[in-house]
Amino acid sequence: MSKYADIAQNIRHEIKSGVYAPGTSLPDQKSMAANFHTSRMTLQKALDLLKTEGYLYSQQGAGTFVKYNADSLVNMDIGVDQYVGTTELLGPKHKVDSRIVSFNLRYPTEIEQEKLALSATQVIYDIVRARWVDDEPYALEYTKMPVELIPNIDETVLKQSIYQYIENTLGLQIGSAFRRIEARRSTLEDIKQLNILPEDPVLVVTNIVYLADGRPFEYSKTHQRSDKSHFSIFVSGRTHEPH
Amino acid sequence: MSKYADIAQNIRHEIKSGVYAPGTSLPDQKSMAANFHTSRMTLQKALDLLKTEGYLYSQQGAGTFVKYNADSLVNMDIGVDQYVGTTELLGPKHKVDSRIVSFNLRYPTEIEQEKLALSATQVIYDIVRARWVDDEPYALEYTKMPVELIPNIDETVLKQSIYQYIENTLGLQIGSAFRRIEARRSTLEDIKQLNILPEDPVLVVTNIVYLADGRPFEYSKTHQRSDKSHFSIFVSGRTHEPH
DNA sequence: TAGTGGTCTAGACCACGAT
DNA sequence: TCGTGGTCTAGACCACTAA
Repeated sequence: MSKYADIAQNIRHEIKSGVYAPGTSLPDQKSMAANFHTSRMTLQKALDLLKTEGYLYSQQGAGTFVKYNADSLVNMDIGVDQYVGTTELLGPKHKVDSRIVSFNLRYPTEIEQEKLALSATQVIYDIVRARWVDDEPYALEYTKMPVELIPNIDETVLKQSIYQYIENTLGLQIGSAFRRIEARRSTLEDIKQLNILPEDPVLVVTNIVYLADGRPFEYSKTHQRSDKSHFSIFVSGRTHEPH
Repeated sequence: MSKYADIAQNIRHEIKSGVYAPGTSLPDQKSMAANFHTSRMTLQKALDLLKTEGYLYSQQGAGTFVKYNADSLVNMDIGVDQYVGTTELLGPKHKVDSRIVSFNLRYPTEIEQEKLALSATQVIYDIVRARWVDDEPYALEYTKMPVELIPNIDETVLKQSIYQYIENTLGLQIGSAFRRIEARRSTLEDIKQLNILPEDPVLVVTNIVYLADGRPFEYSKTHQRSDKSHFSIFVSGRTHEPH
């Protein structure tokens, strides 16, 4: 743990435990740095962290303040790690399993070539899985991945988590993700697999997921039951007051 | 413009114009700092910016690399400023107007008290507006705001942008926002106001928007036509390889 | 072992807000 | 004018990767 992360942890704790109440200002950087036995530069890096996390904001010339909604952040289950697969998102409290609807190898369509940065003859997996949570259908996943980048996928892997296979077995690092979320009427396949009524809509999430070095490895569409799923995001604004 | 932002701008341009191709590594920090006539610390701050923006990633001991998807970032219209109101999001190319469906003052319900951090007797605005874009209905907005924080709202303001009124007239700074996105069957009011069919779903977006100091000032639900709207987000992963 | 990025320091100067 | 936070510097040391 680096020193500034340590200091940030400390201040975070002080905010949560009420030492610094929302809306009040922190001591000035110079004396805080002295308290933590560090330079002002290091302290500032710690404060920067807390600003991007949404706990603090500062105003040049006036001071550094605790945001009024700092304590409500504690109750939010959102992080940068939102890209993790369904398995990890739901946690160990629930029983999650995947039923493979179909699993094929084929050449990519033009759209798939574009999204996955492939040529016309680089083979992809075309996977359709129904995700069940606590013995109820939850989502229908249409996943496309390049074979070259993610080799040796078989039914055993599909029944577990593909993400864990990529990180642990292949040793690749998952990076950022691009997502598009929309509401759609359910298709016949949705009605059948998700056990819903024709008038129930689905939440369609289109994902393009990249490795840490930026190579795309997954292009997927997930049809989620609208009564069982939603998306939450926290959009953090500017950390400084604009001048 | 601070020096490190300047340098970042420079590097960003070099990536976009192909000087540094995706997947290749940048020169080492020491020589880059020399090229830009600056210290390594300042250069590092510039690189940090580009990392959080998703252009670069670095690996301790190995180098700093351009992400493979760096160039596709150029085509994405997503920024931190996603919280801005509908008016600003659509830009000046489109004709946007609001039709006031109802406008009342009342005491908040328990949920509204919680979301807006109010007591039971602090009056709120209860505003229902239909948003039209290019003479077609686009969304139905149910907005609640505390009168105390955002005073003097009248029909003139409602016809324009509430956000512009808050930032320009009241001089308050808008900060972060919390959003929940889900798919729902359309209500009778949706069908009437949005001119859709009963089987068309709507995308329901629940917003809690905070000022820069963290005080919540808006709790709203927006019912958007599913054929005209979607949500895009870019989830950036770790900027360093984990050790 | 050489070279890379990550962290930390002590001090300087600037921009801004409050007074 | 004073005190605040923001930026910048030059140099030190550490952690890690690759050879």
